[in-house]
Order: sequence, then structure tokens, then C-alpha cells
Amino acid sequence: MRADILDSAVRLFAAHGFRGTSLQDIASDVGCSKASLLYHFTNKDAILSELFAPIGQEFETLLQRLAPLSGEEAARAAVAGVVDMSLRFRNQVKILLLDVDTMLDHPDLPCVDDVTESLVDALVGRVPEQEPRVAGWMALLGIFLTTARGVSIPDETMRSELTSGAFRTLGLSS
Amino acid sequence: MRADILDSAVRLFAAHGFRGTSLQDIASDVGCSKASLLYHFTNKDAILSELFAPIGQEFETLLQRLAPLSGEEAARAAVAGVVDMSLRFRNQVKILLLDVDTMLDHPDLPCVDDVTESLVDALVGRVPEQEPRVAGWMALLGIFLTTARGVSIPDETMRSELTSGAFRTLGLSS
DNA sequence: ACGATAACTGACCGATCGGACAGTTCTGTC
DNA sequence: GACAGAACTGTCCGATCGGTCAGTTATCGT
Repeated sequence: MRADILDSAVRLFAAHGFRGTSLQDIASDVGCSKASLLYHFTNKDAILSELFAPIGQEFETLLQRLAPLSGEEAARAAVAGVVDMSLRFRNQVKILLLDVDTMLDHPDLPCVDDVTESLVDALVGRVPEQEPRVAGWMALLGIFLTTARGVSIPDETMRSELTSGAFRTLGLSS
Repeated sequence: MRADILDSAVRLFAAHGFRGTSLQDIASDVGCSKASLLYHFTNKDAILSELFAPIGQEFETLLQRLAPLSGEEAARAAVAGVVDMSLRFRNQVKILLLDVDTMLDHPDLPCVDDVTESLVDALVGRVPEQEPRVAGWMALLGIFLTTARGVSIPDETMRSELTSGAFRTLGLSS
């Protein structure tokens, strides 16, 4: 039941935003009462927090995987990791895209700026030949964000498109 | 007075989203009563619509300027136009970033998907050597969107960074 | 000075929101 | 079948929202 709620919530939040989705909307989608939601979750924010819990862990893992790497190897691993996460957490990314600054008061929610900063920090001085260009990483973040826009392309095609696009952005040969 | 209201509104909408900004918030920022806002504008939506009026016109102008062009010239003009607009309408872009799908019922508001589609349509078959790559244009849209995230960089530096980044994304030499 | 009109406001309304809570139903154990 | 606890619900509440409206104040041409 918790899984059903989370499933409906992530879909509705991604479609209409956090503020644009009421508890009643989720309850109707699940097929239960609003009060039932608040039995399984302490409040509306708790639903949101739980949706983003795995992302924080995965991002930490990605940063750790990047830590020992350097140079072009680090850049390629970063691209692959970001593309992979953006595809697997598409709805969550879309929620961030919709509500990015409206929920800064949620301490356990990933902040897009923090994510970007962490990525840039993790790669400063490691990308070959040139310092990481601001626009390049912004474009990579753009890919990360716009992936969520629901382009109707098979995931594998999308993956290679995104990867080669990001490589090109960062001046790497694909 | 109308100008003061629009000025506060675009700033608050960009900071907290359309739904996250109440009429009282705007009124407090302006320094007048909520009822005064609704004297100058028929409703909250009308404020939003007026904020986006110039963008639609400018985008039409951009598309017309692209129409007679082709090949690399078209791509470069598109990049320059998008970068220019994203810098000049930074707050409006950020509002779209925050509320992109939550306001599909606003007929006179630019839809990010439409903007992307128009740009891609305007350039399909015109970019040299290769078809426009999905990821490349998604990244360009990403730049367009993430420009609004308020990176503290002078506009001229930003402009050249964004332009060279977009060129790299599209496989053009800068 | 005065009347007309624009500009503005306080008070109020209906709707909706997140959330609280007492009470009911379901489910499994002995 | 009796009991316990989990699962669930209907109903209510305070707060807040967008919007209305009668009434007040400021502005300006004459």
C-alpha cells in the first residue's frame, strides 16, 4: 500500500508539481481515502521525502565512484552516471524541475544547485586540457533536467543520444 | 504602478513559483493592498500573462529571422538568439522552469515543449552534415532553462560561455 | 472650490488545502 | 469465536487562497 501511494504520488507530482497535487488527488488515484495516506505517512512532505531518499544515496555513491578517478576517465564516468540517474529517476527529476526552488525548506531534498556544485567540485581540475567550462556543465545539468520532459524515445537510444551529446558538450570525443 | 506590480511579480514568481506566490505576497512587496492589485489586473493569471507577452513576440521575431537562413548560419543565429533571450528574460525563463507543466491551461503562455519543437522544426535539415541531434538540442534547451538558475557571472562572460557551450554541443567550431 | 473620475482599501466570501481524531472494518493468532 | 492490533474512513477544523464589493482617498480639469 505504501508502494501504491508512492507510485501514484511520484506520477502526479511529476505531472502537476508538488503544490499542484493535493492529498485528495493522490488518494483518488490510489483508490483510498485521504486519511489513509496520513496513516501511512506522517504528512504530505514525508511522501515527497521518501520519493527522493534513494536519489541521495545513489548520488553519494556516484561521487565516491568518481573520487579516485581523474582526467578524461572522470569526465566520462560523470557523464555516464548523470545520464543513467536521469533516466532511472525521470519522474523525480521532473518534480525537481517543477518545484526546484519552492521547496528549499525541505532539508532532506536534493537541491539542484547543490547537485551541480558537487558535480563541478568533483571534477574541477580533472577534466583534461581545459578547466571545466561553466556552460558545459550547465548543459549537462540541462540534459539531466530536460531528460525528464518525457521525449518519446526508447531508453537505449536516449541513453546513447544523451551520452554523446554530453561528450560533445564537454569537448570529449565519443 | 502597473510596472511596480509586474516588477515585484516577476521576481517573486521566479523565486517561489506561481503557485507559491500569493497575491498578498506581491502586495506586500509592492507596498499596497491585495485589492489594489486586482484593480490594475483582472486576476492573478492576468499578471502572469502580461509578464510573458513580450517573449512570445520576440520568439516569433527570432523564428522569422531564422526562416531565410540555412546551414551553419541558421544554427549560429539560433544559438545567439536563444542565448540572448535567455539572458534578457531570465526571470520569465525561471518561472517557466518552475511551473512548466502546471500551467498548461494558460493558453497565452509559452509552453517549453512548443518552444523546443519550434526551434527544432526551424532547424531540421539545416544544420550541416548531421541531422540535429536530439540531445544537442535538449542541451541547448537545458542552457536556456538553466541560465535562469542565477549563476553569479557577469552577463558578457555568461553570454560567451553559453554561446561557446552551445556551439560545442551542436558540433560547431567557436 | 468643486465635482468627476481614477486609485486604492478593509472587510468579507466561498472554496480548498493539509491535517487531526474518534470510530469502524479488516486480518491474523490463540 | 474472541481478542488485539493494524488498516482504513468520515467528519470536522483552522488556515489560506483568489476574488468581490461598498466605501474612502487622491488627483485633476474647470
